[in-house]
Amino acid sequence: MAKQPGQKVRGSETGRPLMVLLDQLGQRWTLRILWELRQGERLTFRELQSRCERVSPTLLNKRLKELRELQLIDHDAGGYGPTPQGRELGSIIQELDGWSRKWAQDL
Amino acid sequence: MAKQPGQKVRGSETGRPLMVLLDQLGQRWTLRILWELRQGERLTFRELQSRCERVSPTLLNKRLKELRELQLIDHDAGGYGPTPQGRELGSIIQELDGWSRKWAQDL
DNA sequence: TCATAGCGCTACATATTATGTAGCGTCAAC
DNA sequence: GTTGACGCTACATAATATGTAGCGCTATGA
Repeated sequence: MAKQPGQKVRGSETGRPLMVLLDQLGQRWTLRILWELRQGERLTFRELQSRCERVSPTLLNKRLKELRELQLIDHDAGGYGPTPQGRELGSIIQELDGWSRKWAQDL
Repeated sequence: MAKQPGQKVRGSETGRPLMVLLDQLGQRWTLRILWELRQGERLTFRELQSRCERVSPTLLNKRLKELRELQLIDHDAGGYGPTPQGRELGSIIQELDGWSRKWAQDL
């Protein structure tokens, strides 16, 4: 379902990992899901649904499947949580929080 | 046209800057445009079009307008380029490149 | 002067994605 | 054996993105 590094995506024929990543992050809710799971806390499907206001279960499930295929999150009895790689990516996303506060002040 | 910090977006009633940012970055081509402009190089509309394979001019223009409203890019006779804030954001996006290479190796 | 070429962009029909709501099958507790 | 919460699916509708044609402008050059 999800495009893997090496495969063609929107805007790139080469499958360059960055382009595959940007393609995935540019789809609705992907960034938000990674944000909610960034700390390693495990959340159930319904917990994720309520943290992401107005996400439809259809799409949430689609994104969760994609992120699992990309090995950024995993799923067990405790719910969904990040893989080690997902946590690293989460820490980059974390930087956006600090940046966005400064940005909002300057606007 | 673009949602500003303080305004409601998908998934957040509060207007928290991070949520506004994630909403914008989660729309097609936003991340890619910021990536192409990250170094400060100025690109014309048509140069951007050819770097972003298959982006439609309709949507490219929409995104460029939004990014200008958010003061992440600007436009002059030399073309489009990042604002100082846009460059800072670009440097965070830059980190994704290194991360994505490691990720692709491990997959 | 008046074609030619490149520019930023718009129009619009079509295709792809996302939303909202209802509810199914499973399991565990009461 | 009903109740409630779980993970999820179905499906109609709405919002977004794509692809292609081409417009109005400016600069160059014949």
